[in-house]
Amino acid sequence: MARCQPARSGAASRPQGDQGDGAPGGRPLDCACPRSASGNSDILDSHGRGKRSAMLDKTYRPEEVESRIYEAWDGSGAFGSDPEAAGEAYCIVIPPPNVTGSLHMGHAFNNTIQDILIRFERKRGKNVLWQPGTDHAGIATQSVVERQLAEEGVRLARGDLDASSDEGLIGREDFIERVWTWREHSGGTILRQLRRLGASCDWSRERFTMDEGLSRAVVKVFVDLYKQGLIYRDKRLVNWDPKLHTAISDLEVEAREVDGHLWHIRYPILGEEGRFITVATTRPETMLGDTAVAVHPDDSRYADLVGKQAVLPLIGRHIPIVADDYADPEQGSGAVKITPAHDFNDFEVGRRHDLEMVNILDADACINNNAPDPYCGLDRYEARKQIVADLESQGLLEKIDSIRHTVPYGDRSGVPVEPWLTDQWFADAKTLAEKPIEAVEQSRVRFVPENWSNVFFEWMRNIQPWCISRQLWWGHQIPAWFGPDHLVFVEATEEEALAAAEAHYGKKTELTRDPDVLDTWFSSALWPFSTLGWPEKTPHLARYYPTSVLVTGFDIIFFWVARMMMMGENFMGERPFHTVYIHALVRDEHGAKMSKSKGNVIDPLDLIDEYGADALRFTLTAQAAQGRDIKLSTKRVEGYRNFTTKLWNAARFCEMNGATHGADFDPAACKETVNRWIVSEVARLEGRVREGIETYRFNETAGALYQFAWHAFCDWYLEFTKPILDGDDAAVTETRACLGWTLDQILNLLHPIMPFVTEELWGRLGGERGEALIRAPWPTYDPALIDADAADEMNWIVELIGQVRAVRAEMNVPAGAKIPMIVNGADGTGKARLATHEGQVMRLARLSSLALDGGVPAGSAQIVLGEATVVLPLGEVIDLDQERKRLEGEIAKLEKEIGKLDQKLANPKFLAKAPDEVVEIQRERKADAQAARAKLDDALRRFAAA
RNA sequence: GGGCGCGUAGCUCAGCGGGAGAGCACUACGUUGACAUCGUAGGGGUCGCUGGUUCAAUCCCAGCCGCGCCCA
Repeated sequence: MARCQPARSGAASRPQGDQGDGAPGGRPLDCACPRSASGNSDILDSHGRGKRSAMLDKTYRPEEVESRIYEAWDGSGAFGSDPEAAGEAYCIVIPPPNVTGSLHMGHAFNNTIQDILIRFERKRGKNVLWQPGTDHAGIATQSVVERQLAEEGVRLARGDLDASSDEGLIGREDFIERVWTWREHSGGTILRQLRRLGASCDWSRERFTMDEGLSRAVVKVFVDLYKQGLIYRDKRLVNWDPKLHTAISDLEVEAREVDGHLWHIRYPILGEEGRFITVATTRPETMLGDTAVAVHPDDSRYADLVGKQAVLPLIGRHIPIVADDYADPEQGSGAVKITPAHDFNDFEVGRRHDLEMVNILDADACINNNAPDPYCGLDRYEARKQIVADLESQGLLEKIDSIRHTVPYGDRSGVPVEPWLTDQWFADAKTLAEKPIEAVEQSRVRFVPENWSNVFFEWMRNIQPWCISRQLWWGHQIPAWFGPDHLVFVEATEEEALAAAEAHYGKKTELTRDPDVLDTWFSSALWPFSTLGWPEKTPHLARYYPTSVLVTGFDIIFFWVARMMMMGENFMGERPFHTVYIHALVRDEHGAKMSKSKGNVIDPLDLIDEYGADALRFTLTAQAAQGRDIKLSTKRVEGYRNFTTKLWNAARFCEMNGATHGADFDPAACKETVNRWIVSEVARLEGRVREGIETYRFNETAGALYQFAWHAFCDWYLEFTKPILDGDDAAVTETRACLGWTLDQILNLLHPIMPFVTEELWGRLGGERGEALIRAPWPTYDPALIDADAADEMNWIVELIGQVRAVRAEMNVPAGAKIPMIVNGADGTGKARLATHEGQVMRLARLSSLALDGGVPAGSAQIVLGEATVVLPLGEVIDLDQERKRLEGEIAKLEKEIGKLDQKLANPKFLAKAPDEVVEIQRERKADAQAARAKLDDALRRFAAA
């Protein structure tokens, strides 16, 4: 007896329920926080500098860090879930990859997004579960193992073959045994590869669709749906894959455009010598199964033929000529041959006219013995040639047109599929779709981006019965048993089926189990609750269902998302998730789909080896804009690798200056403007990062972090701290603490995207803190920390330094040369700012001196900055002509702007209709521009006078 | 045929009713005690085309052209 639930244990199938949980809770992540020998203050000199030149290396080497950190996380239970713990539940079920699969760029992207969400929510204090696992991929897995067996010269004893009679054959039970063995050794590679990416799944809960528990869920759903009348057995045309020898669903059929022919064939009219009706077909071989010719009821050409009979060439069968709307008078001759057993449209015509169905193909798509001898046994394409030749020789072939048309191919086998009449199991998708449609209409399930709901509706509202049986051995065998009269008994177990049979027949009756298995997607459809333990009432199920977000690509909205919604709504009485985030495809740098045949596949593991997992993750995240595919280039990955190095070196600077993790730092108590400014910027950053993740605009999150870490923090703040840290006043202590604090904030905010480098730095610079970054609470900031005055002040300083640098470059002042600077006309605020930040300005603008109100020496370049004029006496160095041109250029630019603003402000309609603040902004701009131009005019005059 | 989306700097892409942005590439300069996987400065765009709405359009609307994907 074949079994439905392989009674496996150990590696092959995990125990169900909650005993598989890791040890959630609070073991500190000791191995990720190696006590840096240099982390203590006793080896810092009086300036707070480390005595050792470098405690961190000059570059970050991911290969030395990633696996160690990952094991530490996993080992400390950081990935574990605990339904008993506090916090709002947040759950993502992984889209289960095929057990045969290996990690490709699409997986890398998909799982990076999920990991970002999970790490973010975990840090935010939610009670998180990321549920991992694989699906058994019926056809793909069976093919893999079949191929292996073929190499050993072993074939499956399917169809008429009997395993007991031939040594080269293997029976069902032995085969399934082989598949499990294969899975234990080679299956699930992809889950191991996900670890390299940093995926923080709760691995203790790994599930497989063929697990005992999940199989129990499958049986229960099948039996229940059968008893509700939502699953039924029917003889219908299905898509038959003649290579794989199984029915497949509509979704597994791929329409390909191919070059073909349209053969015009004359069918003689019975009893009217010399009269013909011409039909056109792309598949002449199917004429062997023709049982009618159809014409349009309004087609006057054929009106008199309706009701008469045609004589089917080569066969001699008399077939009726019927009137049916399906015949399109505009197409070909307007008459079509009808083959109800081999064409979906003809099937419907056949039903309407009660036509005979003649099946002329066997399971291999060879002509069967319903056809006359010369064709019997021929392959469908051989038969086509023969039939065309025979028609030609009989003068019945009118003409052949070359056309391009679509042909259905099996997406797994790559061969054309045949509509074939068989008994199969179907699910009533139309009924099952009702609640999911409603759920999306009422926004109980939300697609992001929203427009995917249209795709969902379109498909769900036009859905066809779902063929769920597959003629395979690997999968969930259908729990249906047949009596001697072919009556079916659908029960959870054989015992129950036998009991039902006994009740029905009035005596013990032998039953035969249906050999077919279920479509893999049938079990995947249960994934959001079967993995949580259903049909058992487990704590995980109670705590984490419905799950939160589903992250997936658009290509499986139909296959999987829609079907999970059907099963979730119908069995749990609730949506399986509230949000479906649909992400784009990862393409090569030219926008082509990655494919083995094109040779443009980029292996994410290669990128991780070369640049580190963080760089890959950041690249994918930075490009994860909604609604646009990712074009991936290694250049881009390299750029973000550089970003990790930059961050690493910033941390190195902090370390060298003793600016690491000060537990008692209060950002609200900062006195120094630079510090208040960076604290403001951190608070602003957190808002942008959080909002980006919350609204699934991951690219914005990545952009905000990149901009802050590299530009605000490294380019400016770090540079600003240098003169302070060189000093020995009270500002040093505050600045050192603030610097360390800011780095900590970056590590926290960046952690979801770049978990490895941030965790490593957190540990290396962490001093006494015992908590791993993965668990450290997401930082929140008092909005009062945002200090607009500090921002104004620092922006002014940045502007001043930038302007001086630009003029230096333009005047070709050697980069190393220090020059004097005089600031004329600064107001009280400006003077105060210059006094406060003198060290910073001197250093970053490379000045030899900074004086106030010192006139304009000959040979000076001049810069207008607000009310002040900055004078750079360059003496001999200056190119007078160039400086004059520069000033004139500046003035011209301002003239143009003033002109534009004048025009706007002179327009009464603008003044009347535009919002006041907009008008005000234009006025201010004009005033600023005019003031600046006046100063530049002065400068130019002085210059001319000099 | 129906639907969805995309045309913005050399490339890859953000932005989206009130002064055109980023990364990479490019040019010039640079041994600045965190970082050359770096720094500083710079060049580069009638925001696909044509109309319309509006005080104001890269952004909204319509049409067109080009490209992609899904469904039939």
